[in-house]
Amino acid sequence: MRISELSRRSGVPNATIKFYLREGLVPPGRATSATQAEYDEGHLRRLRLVRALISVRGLSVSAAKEVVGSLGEVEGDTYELLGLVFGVWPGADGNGPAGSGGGEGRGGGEDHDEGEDADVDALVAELGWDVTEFSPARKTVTQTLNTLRNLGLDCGWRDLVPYARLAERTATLDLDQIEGPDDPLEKAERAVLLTFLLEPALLALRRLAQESEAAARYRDQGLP
Amino acid sequence: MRISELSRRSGVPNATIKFYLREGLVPPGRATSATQAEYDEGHLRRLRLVRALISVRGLSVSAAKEVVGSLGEVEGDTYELLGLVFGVWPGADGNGPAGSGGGEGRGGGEDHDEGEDADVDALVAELGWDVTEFSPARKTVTQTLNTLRNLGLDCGWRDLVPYARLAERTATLDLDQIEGPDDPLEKAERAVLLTFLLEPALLALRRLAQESEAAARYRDQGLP
DNA sequence: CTAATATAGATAGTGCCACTCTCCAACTAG
DNA sequence: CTAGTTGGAGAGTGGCACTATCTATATTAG
Repeated sequence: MRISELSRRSGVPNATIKFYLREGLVPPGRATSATQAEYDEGHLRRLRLVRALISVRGLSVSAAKEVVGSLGEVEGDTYELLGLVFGVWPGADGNGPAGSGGGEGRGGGEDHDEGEDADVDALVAELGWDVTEFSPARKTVTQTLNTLRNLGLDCGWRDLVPYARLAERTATLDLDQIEGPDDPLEKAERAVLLTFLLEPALLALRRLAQESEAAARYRDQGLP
Repeated sequence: MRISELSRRSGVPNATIKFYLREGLVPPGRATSATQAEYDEGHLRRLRLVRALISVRGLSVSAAKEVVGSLGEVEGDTYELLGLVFGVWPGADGNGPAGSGGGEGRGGGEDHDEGEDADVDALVAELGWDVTEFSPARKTVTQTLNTLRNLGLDCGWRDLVPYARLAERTATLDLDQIEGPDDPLEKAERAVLLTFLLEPALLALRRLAQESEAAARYRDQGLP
């Protein structure tokens, strides 16, 4: 098919597809001549995935590129492959390096954001998790802990342990979901879908559950 | 204190504080004359919160305004108050209305994004949750489900039930954390902190857990 | 064959957003 | 008195995600 059909079937404007092609989010079509190229179902599929990552999950174009890029380099075994997928870390959003949340306390401490993962190390050790030292998710946890303390809550890594146990079970569900296909490529794509696209839904479920739990605890209870 | 001290102690540039004041993210100081105003610890606290919501959580300025705005209108009982906080829904990111993820299938279905929460209704009923019909989180779940189906996964609301059960327990932890303070205002602020700032960390924990679980299942296993 | 339409690829432009800069008329510290 | 700060307002900046235009072909309807 040509670009217009791709556009019609995906709902993505013609010009935007060209933009994604230029940015490398979608691989180029098979050129049939100087000004003609042929696209297939794979392109359509990729286009839909990119669209979902950007508009549903809210990834930036460059983050989405990294994510789908990891899909293109499937070479090793399943473990390596999933490591590649899970290792990609376009933050909780499109954020780059945001420092450590700014603001030294009244004492005037220094800002150092290198190393300093002592909290996460302890947490990981306590949980018995098997994660590399380079997972980008580490610094997200560190930063959150720092920020919360910065805002006056006295919380440490121990407070995260119960949350981490639940995350563990969530991850088990995730991995169960990708057991299905034998094809490593399909496994990888499914991992991307579940990891990234489920994120907004998981947060939404937490909100609904909070609402429900708050109703159970505090409704018809008057002022505390 | 005056604006420069606010800036020094928060690490937020002078001009940015002025911008936040203009946008209403931080309340105006107590004016002592035509060109002088006085700020207090409350302003500093608010400024740090706003900064965290924007740079750690990745909220847009307008979303952050909504969130902190809800803190200013504490009037009713604890239930109402938490409803106000939890009800604020600046999506999974700074996204506005992103349609239903674009793209009709090959059949050429129509896009309707009104109502259509049948899936979520069933899910909520199954879970026995007590949530209003107007929670913005509802359409996030609906949209995710639609998007996943659109991408070729055959998944329904039933697949979310186990995730929802875990969300339920996460919410229980959350509500436990805000039991502490008796002051409704402090409860509300804590709810904001836990709800929004913990989100990146929860997702990061899930990633780490995925990595660890993948290692346990697939490492040293060769090609599938 | 011609004419109308479509296409790939490149370049430039648009709109939004989160700041950031520049001014100016008051202040205020030394 | 003078130098430096402040609050306030408006304009300017840079990044990002597209979007529009242009050109040299290609295809296709007649």
